[in-house]
Amino acid sequence: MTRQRQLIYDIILAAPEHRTAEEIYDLARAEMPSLARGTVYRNLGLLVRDGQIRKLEMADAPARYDREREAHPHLVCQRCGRVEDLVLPEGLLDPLEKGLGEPVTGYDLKLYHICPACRKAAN
Amino acid sequence: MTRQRQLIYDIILAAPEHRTAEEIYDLARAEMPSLARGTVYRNLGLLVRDGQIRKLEMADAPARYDREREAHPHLVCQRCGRVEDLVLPEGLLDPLEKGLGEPVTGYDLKLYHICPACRKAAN
DNA sequence: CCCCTTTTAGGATTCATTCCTAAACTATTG
DNA sequence: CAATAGTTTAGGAATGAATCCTAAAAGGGG
Repeated sequence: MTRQRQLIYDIILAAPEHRTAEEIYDLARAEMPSLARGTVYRNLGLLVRDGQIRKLEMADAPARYDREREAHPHLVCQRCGRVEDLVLPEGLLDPLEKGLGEPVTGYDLKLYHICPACRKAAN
Repeated sequence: MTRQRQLIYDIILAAPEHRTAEEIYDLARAEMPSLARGTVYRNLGLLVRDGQIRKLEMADAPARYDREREAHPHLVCQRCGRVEDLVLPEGLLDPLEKGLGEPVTGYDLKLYHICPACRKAAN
């Protein structure tokens, strides 16, 4: 685990925010100005591959990263893009998997809404 | 509705495949060789905006387009990227929305698996 | 320390998608 | 029809997230 990787990982663990690679890059550079953008992307990829963090693909926006290791749904604001974690009621997706008759290796569930802040700003 | 837009729309309606913009572009050009790539993207965007088709954001791959107007889950092969429509058991997501206590404007649910063809090819 | 492997910085490159502009259509109206 | 005003297109340039490349630096095990 290099200093660069540790730094990137620490930034993700430090807060529940679901940050983009660019945001992580900026935060990391405050500590280590020589850090290269490519290093951030590569290490994020490795952390994802090793199951230490999760990558969230966003619609028409850069991917975000989640410190939570377990699969879980997300609530996404359609206006500002903010992402919150949700708790999946136990076994919610079982009926779907059962109906399929074949194993599912993972899932991605996003619910869209307008967050309170944006709803207020729109009025 | 211009000829270009109609052609793009017809291609999407013609088959249940979930095609990428590039695939649609290639198919459309077989009929109208002068068609520009930008025209495909712009019209896909308009069709999505008007609710005639849906856009599926894929992980680490170009977006795909779905002729089905109603929100529904998808089954995605992790290896080859093939996408199938699924039928969502009535009210499956209600508990989640109820738990939230605020309106949800839409959802995106993808289940990942290895499709039979890829599973066979791997052996 | 020394050798070998891995990782990095920095920048070039890729690729999906969007943007730009002049030309080609489409309507509408007189 | 013909003039005019508003859209849409073709074609290519531009953008932006993410990946790739290469020589130099850093690990790390003995």
